[in-house]
Amino acid sequence: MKIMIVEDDLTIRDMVGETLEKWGFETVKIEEFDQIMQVFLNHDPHLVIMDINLPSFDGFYWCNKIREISKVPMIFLSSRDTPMDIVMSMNMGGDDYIQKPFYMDVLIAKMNALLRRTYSYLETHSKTMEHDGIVLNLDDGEVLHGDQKSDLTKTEFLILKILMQNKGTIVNRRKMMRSLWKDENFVDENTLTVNIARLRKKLGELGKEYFITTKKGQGYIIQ
Amino acid sequence: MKIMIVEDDLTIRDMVGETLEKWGFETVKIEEFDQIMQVFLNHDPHLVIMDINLPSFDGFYWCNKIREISKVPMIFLSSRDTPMDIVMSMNMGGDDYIQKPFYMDVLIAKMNALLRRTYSYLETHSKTMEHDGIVLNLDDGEVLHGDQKSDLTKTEFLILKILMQNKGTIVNRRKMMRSLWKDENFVDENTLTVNIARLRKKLGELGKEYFITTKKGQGYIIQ
DNA sequence: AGGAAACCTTAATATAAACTTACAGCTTGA
DNA sequence: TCAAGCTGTAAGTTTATATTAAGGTTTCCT
Repeated sequence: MKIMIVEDDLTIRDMVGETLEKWGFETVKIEEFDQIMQVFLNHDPHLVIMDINLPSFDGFYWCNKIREISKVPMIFLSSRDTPMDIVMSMNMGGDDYIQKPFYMDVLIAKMNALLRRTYSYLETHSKTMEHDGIVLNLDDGEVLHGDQKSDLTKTEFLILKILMQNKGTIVNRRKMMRSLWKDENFVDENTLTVNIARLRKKLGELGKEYFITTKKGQGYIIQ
Repeated sequence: MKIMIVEDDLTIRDMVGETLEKWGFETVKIEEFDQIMQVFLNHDPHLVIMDINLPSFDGFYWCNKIREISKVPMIFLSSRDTPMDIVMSMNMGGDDYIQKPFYMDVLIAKMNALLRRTYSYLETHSKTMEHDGIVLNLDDGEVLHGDQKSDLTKTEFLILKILMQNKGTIVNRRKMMRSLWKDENFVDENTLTVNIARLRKKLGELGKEYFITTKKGQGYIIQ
């Protein structure tokens, strides 16, 4: 996700930019405030962080200019603190308003919420677990390895999920069975073995034959 | 626009409700806090205002419950004031956070911004959903594929809409039934199967026989 | 090394989830 | 008021997946 930062205070600009990059965002920082529109058009960012107090024209002005051509999500920053400033920001076409000084955690959280709302399709691609090249998609019950994929059944999926949640520690068979079937008394010991085997076979087809290790007498583990 | 208000403080509830109505919103106020889900399902509001401190379960809990079946815009209210509360609210699936006491102007402005962002399709007149060549018209319940079309019944339409809204993720049968019939206890399990079959038949006639995939034991999915 | 417990493999069988088809009660509108 | 279409129910069938069973390995301990 590409974020455009429009902020004239160098300290804040750098701090915000750095933190966002640490979080995996791509950033575009404005340094020449008369070229905001060019930069916006060239980079086509997914979200804009806009300070209100700027040299020459203010943030509202630029928001207006941008809104003429785009519905990009926009969060205003400002040290002003009257309700009128918030109301203004929203009415000018902004999506949120954060008062300075602010916590970066809050900015990130608000950005994520807004991005989720705007680009909701991205949400579905984010609920996954990963380990050593194997990606387990929690939404559609698929495992991926590189460009290969395989469908898991309900039980296989649960087993893999439990093992990945506990990666690095041994999960013993009894515990596993209790999670899978609640009353372990009524299902055969061997049922788990067979399910593990099926899961291993599918992982093997993805080239990860030894993803799950047996610890004899103790249980299974993903290392 | 219909707004659901979940707030146990009677003074605030009435004040908010009155003001919203003065602004032309339709309001639904929760009075029995164990019936939030029923009310939500029955009214299907466009936005939810959610207090965090509630009797028995808190606002985060109900947010989670609602998020299992809906992406409705949600604004949290709370008198707590640490940055962590804001971050929590966003991470739980909220869109915004307003600290009490607040100005009604601010609430209204934030609501409007969020509604504008969420329902922007209303402005652009593109009341359709599209995926993989299938276009669902939200106005008249028609599906299009290329130059072919087919009329859907109410139930078929809802099923397809729910699946398309959640494309890429498995929607389990129970959740589906809860959305379709509110009180799942009174309709047969098989009714859903039959409706899915009828919908599939129509999609099949448009040449999209395998648009909806069954994940046995898990639910249905559009990939 | 030898034996036993723990685990694996394969294939047959059972089971419950989902599908199909047919039908009857309702609505709706001509 | 009667036909047409929507909707849910029922009964019987299919099918994906879980389970059982039987015989084969591996591992580890004495």
